[in-house]
Amino acid sequence: MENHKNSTQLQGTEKLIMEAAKKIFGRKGLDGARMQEIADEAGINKALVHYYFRSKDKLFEAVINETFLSFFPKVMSLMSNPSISLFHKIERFVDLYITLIQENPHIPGFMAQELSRGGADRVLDMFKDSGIKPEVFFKQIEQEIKTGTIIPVNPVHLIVNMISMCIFPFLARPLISGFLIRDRIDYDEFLEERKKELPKFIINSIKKK
Amino acid sequence: MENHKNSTQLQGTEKLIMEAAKKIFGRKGLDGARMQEIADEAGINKALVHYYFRSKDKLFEAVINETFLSFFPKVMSLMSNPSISLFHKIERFVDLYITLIQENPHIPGFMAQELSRGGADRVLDMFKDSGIKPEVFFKQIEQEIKTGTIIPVNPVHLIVNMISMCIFPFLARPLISGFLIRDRIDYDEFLEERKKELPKFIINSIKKK
DNA sequence: GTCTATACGGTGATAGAC
DNA sequence: GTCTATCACCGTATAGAC
Repeated sequence: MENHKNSTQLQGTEKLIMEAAKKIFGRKGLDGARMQEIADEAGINKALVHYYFRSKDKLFEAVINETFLSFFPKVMSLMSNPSISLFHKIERFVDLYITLIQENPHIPGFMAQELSRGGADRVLDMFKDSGIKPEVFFKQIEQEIKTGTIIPVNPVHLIVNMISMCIFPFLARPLISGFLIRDRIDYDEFLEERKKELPKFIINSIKKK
Repeated sequence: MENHKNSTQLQGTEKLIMEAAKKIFGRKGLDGARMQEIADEAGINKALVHYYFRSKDKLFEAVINETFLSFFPKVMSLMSNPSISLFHKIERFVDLYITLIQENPHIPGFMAQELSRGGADRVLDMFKDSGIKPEVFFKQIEQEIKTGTIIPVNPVHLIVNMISMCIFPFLARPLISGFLIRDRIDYDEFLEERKKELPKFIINSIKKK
C-alpha cells in the first residue's frame, strides 16, 4: 500500500479541498456529491479540485483512506493493549469511539457507504496493515470467562454489539432527535449521557452476578 | 397521506419493476442506481419503467414507502402490545427484526440512505400514521423499574441499543464476514446464533440481580 | 496555482411505431 | 403495454489564458 499523507500534513488549498470533500461526500455519497459543490464548500474553483486530485474517484479514495487511517489506529491500539482490564477497556472504547465520531461527523456516513459499496476488503486490509491484532481483546475475554468474572459470550457478538451501539445512533440521528424533542432533550446531551450509560449497559450484560 | 399498494397487491410488470428497484436502489442508492440497470434487472425495457412510475424520484419514493410500510407496522404492533411481558417482548423483537431483514435484505441499505438523505421526517410521519404509540413500551419499562425487575434505565437508550444491534450487523456484513472466515463460520450461522444470543445480552443488561 | 470556457459522455425522460 | 430511437441536460474532465 502506498504512503498517504494525513490531513494534518496537508496544507493550504489541498487541505481545504480534503475537508470540503469529507463533508460533502459524507453527506451525499460518492454518486450524490458534485465536484462543483465540493469546490464551493472549499471556496475555490472546480478546476482546481481536478488539478489536485485528478478525478472524483481519486478524491474519494483519498478521503476514504484518510478517514479510516485517522480512526482505526486509535481505536485498535486501545483494544489490543493487554495491560488495560476488560471492563476499563470497554469504558474507554465507548468514550473514545463516540468522541472520535463527534469530532469527525462524516465517519458514520462513510462507514455505511463504503461498506455498501463493497469496500470491506479495503477496510480489512487497513486493519492488517495497522499491524494490530484483535486477538488480544479476544484472548482477554476468554480469560475473564475462565476466571469467572463474566459469563460465557462469543467475543465476535460482543464486539459487534459494542460497535453497533456506538455507530448506529449517529446514522439514526435525525430519527432519534425526532423522538427526543418530545422530552425536550438535545442530541448532544443524549450523546454525553450515552457515553456514561453505554459502558454500564455492556458491562452489565456480561458480568457474572 | 395517499394510499399505497403494497407489493403483494402489485402484479406482473409493475411488481417486477418494484422488486428490481428495491434490489438496485438498496445496493447503490438513489444517485448510484441507473434506470437502465433497474430495467435490466426486471428483464424489461427502460421506457417501461417510466411508463409505470413516471420518474426515478417517484419510483424511489414508491420503493421507500413500500419498504417501510412492510416493516414498521409489524414491529410496532408487537412493541405496543401491552399484554406481552417486557422480557418476552425483547425476545420476539430481536427475532422478528432480524428475520424481517433476512427476508428483505434491501432494508438496511434504505434505512441508512434515507436517514442520511434527511428523510427522517417521512419516517416519523409513517410512524404517526401507523396509529401506534411507543408509549406503551416506555410505560412498560418504567413499570418494571418500579416493580424492581429491572434496573433504572433510560428507555430511549434501551430501544436505540436494541435497534442498533439488530440493524448494524447487516450494514457491516462484509466486514463481519471477513472476521468470521477466520473461524470458518458462515454469516447465516452467525445470524441464527445472534437471534438466540442477543435477547440474552439485552435482558441481562437490564435485569436486576 | 488559479481561473474561464468548452468538449465530451452518460443518463433521465419523451415521442411514436407496433 | 411494450418496444426503438432520440432529445435535452447535466456533470466530469480538460485546454488554455493569466
